[in-house]
Amino acid sequence: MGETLQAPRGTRDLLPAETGRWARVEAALREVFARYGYGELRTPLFEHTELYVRGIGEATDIVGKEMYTFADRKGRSLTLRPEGTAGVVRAYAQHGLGQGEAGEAKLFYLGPMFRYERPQAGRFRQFWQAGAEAIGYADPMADAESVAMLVAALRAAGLKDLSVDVNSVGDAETRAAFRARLVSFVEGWSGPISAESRARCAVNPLRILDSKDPQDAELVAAAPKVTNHLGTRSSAHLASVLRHLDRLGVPYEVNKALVRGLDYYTDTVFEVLSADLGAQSAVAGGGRYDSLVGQFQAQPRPAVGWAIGLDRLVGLLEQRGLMEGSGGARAAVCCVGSRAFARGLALAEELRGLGVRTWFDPSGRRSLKSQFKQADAEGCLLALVLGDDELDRGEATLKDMRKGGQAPVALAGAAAEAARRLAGD
RNA sequence: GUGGAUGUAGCUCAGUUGGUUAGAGCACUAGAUUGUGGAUCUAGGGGUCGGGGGUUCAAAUCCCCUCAUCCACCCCA
Repeated sequence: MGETLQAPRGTRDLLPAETGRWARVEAALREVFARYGYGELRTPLFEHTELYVRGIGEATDIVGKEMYTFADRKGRSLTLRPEGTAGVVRAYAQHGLGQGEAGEAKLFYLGPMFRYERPQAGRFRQFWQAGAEAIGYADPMADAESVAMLVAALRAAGLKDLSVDVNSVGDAETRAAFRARLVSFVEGWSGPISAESRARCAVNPLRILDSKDPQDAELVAAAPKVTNHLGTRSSAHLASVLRHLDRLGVPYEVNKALVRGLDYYTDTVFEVLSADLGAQSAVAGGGRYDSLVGQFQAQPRPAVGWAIGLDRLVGLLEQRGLMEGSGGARAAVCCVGSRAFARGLALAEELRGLGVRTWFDPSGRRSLKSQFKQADAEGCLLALVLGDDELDRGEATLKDMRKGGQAPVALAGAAAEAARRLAGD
């Protein structure tokens, strides 16, 4: 404490007790991505600032006040990635990843993102996301498949009860028209309105719709909803997505108040929420973004994707007791005396060579009693005991940590015998 | 960026209106059991009381500043 250095604000160390759980969640997600035919893309942790300004939108909070932006030694403006989609789209365009006429590609990523926000429950400055992007797919089936994969991924990770909130924010034209309609409605509004919402009216009016300020409750209730003003194409698209979701048995609810904070979304948007997460209730979110790819290459491509907040997902699983602890060592080598410790080190190594998770105390200082205590805490099923007596007879004592019995075994074959016994269980 | 709460041992926390060597439980080490764990008992190690400044004969305790954590606003995964 005191003078000892701490991790920077909003960052955290994931300790050995938790990393095992994270690894299992990540493995489950990777398995689902593979099942749906998505390939992993690893993009840089930082990109040219311009990528995010153009891609996410200048008016968004992320770009406006949450980015870690810095100049490198040559004065270029770089930014730690605040989200994954923009980088994926950039890499897609740069490497011509699209297949065939439609430029199809299914890509996933998993890694840390960075946003300069005030830390809070479920909110960190460095946080982890796993995301999937299907580029080159315009059909509503792609939206449905993407949502189905999200549900499969969350279930594979261990989340049991979940439902997806779905909505449509319309295509570019509907959005522009609706934006104008909403702005004029708000300008003509004579009831109560929060200062924030008044300010948002000029920069990002859609966000007024999901204001949580009680002052805005009346306004939000009375305001027009995008969903009710969709163009023919957009409403047909939404209806088709919902039909496919019904057929797939994906649990969802239409939420007309759902509006996402990134500018690039068009038509379908969706979120998975959990009341158990406190104020930061979104576990995952995503949607369609048909006009983003065209900003980075001549050929525009439709796309759908989402991202899961891993910190929140893991937190939820831990909270609900849905995660098992990771397995510790299975065998221990316990020694008495310096000669025995030296031989024990080699014996432990031999066991590890046979693939056995082995606990050994290389300090050589602890009492036998303490060594057994540790071995027990590690969950060892058996222990090999070495002392001067055993060494002189060319033996080791093989002890069953569960039943308590023990018997001598030839030192030369002790590791193999222990491995055989463990495999037999 | 705004508001509220909180910082005492590795962890969870006591510490009465300021009073002398700052405590408990868990964990750790050792002993009881001269080489045998998961129970018990005993002993021990471990703290510049987040940091800095101030008030006072005296500060973990009161005041100011600062850093950090938690919660909410905001934002989003």
